[in-house]
Amino acid sequence: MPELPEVEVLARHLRPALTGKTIRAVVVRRNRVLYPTSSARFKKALAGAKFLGLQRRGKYLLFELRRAGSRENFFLLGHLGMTGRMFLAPKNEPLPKHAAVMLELGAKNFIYEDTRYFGRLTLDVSAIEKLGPEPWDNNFTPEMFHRALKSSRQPVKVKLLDQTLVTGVGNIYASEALFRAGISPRRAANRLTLVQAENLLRCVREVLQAAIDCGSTIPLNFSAHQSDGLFYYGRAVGAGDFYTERLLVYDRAGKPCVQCGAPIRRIVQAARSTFFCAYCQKG
DNA sequence: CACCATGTTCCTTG
DNA sequence: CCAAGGAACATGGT
Repeated sequence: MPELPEVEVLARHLRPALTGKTIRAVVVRRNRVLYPTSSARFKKALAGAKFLGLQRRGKYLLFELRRAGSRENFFLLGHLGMTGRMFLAPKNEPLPKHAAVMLELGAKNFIYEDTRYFGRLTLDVSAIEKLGPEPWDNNFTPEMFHRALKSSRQPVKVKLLDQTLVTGVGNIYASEALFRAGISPRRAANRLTLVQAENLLRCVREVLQAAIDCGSTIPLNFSAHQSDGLFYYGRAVGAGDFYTERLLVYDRAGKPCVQCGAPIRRIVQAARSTFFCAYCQKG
């Protein structure tokens, strides 16, 4: 479920549920998600540790913990990859098929499950250092954004997926932000004017914020056993998407543009789908 | 069987 | 050293 808004909503969900809880036992079903931490080191660090807090950085989760008797906190880094989920389940509930890690917390278990195992739950937090600014970072100005775009000849859609430019935008919201900004996804990043860069950054912020607001207000099922823990499509669990549709271009190839009625087009850039309206998105 | 899928990293190539 | 392109990772859905 992973772009910045999904991770932010998950963090808000997990934070109060985890804070203060102590890990009684650790079960690792897939070593690969711990990489580069070994299973032995992971278990040794986590068993007996208490959750103190949870922060989001880009699409990553940073769990802060402390071991009993220690005065030094340490961090656990989580990433959902393409198909990861994290949630609490009653202690007697059977583990889902693709459970990668389970932490016993008493009445409930914390479960990280991931069908494709592209995600991470690890003691190695170094990935954070490579990230660019948060979209709403006060020190991140449109001028900085414009300057960073200037250094690349890649299509702007592809550049938006670069987590060192601005962190948190993924394949879905990149298409959505460009549609709202009226900018073609094929435009070279270094050809955007300052005004266009300002506009695009504003649209990135708006699209992400709207998704966070949506995920914060509709009921969500985070559990792997439930039908839907996602909210890309802005629908409450079990409800249709008829009037709650929020994505204006993503996965809408051939359907009419909400602004001009022309069919939405799908193209492939850097081996990923891009959706856009060729009439509304030019400069 | 074919192709598609919310992400990141590693390996080439220029 | 850097930018850019593509494969790899692994599983499931249509």
